[in-house]
Amino acid sequence: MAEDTYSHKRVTTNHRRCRTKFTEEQLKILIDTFNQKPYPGYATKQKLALEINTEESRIQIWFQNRRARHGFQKRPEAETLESSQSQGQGQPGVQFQSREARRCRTTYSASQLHTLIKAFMKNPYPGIDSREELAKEIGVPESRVQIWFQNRRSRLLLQRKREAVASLEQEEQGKIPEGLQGTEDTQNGTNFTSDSHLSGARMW
DNA sequence: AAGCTAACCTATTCACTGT
DNA sequence: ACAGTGAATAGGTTAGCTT
Repeated sequence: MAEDTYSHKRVTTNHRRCRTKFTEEQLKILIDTFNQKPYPGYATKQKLALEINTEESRIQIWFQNRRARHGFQKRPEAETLESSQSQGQGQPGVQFQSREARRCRTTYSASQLHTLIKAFMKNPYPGIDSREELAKEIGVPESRVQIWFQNRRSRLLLQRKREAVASLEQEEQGKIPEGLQGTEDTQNGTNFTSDSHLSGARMW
């Protein structure tokens, strides 16, 4: 199903980053922390990163995967949402309400943005090498570059969807009702690259 | 080959910043 | 206030290792 949800990636992506192999000890610490708080804030992640000597971004990914796979909070499902601060006995309940602070928002300068956008037009799915290079060039962590590309792609996709809907509505309005208008493909692009990888840099 | 899981994706939402 | 956008999240896919 959905055979090629990711088809484009294949073509444009360089390579993924090498798979991280956590040691038993690292895992123990990670799991321990996870059991205490499945949604750690930036400070906690930083601290963890330092403690087990890995990048904060790897920790973020690890928590994401862990939450997805281990439905965390498998305990009493009583406190799904806002239970008060009840710091349960024995097993600390998961703290859902007071979110810890997130990472500070990065503000990109015009020239940094220029560099990112240029790179995006060339390849919206940069591999680890390209991202690292870009990161170095503009002086931000690689993880920020990755997030920037994710957000950029999402918003571009969203914009295209809206445009598609808008033009469809317009068409309907200007067309004869119940027209026999063939519904031939419209070749809209729900995804970048319907095999022409953003070749021409249109918007942006 | 199958299972596990890091890496990565889209879609959506939260939340900060500048207007 | 609102738009723009970085950060976080859920949920899904891809692919490297281990068994």
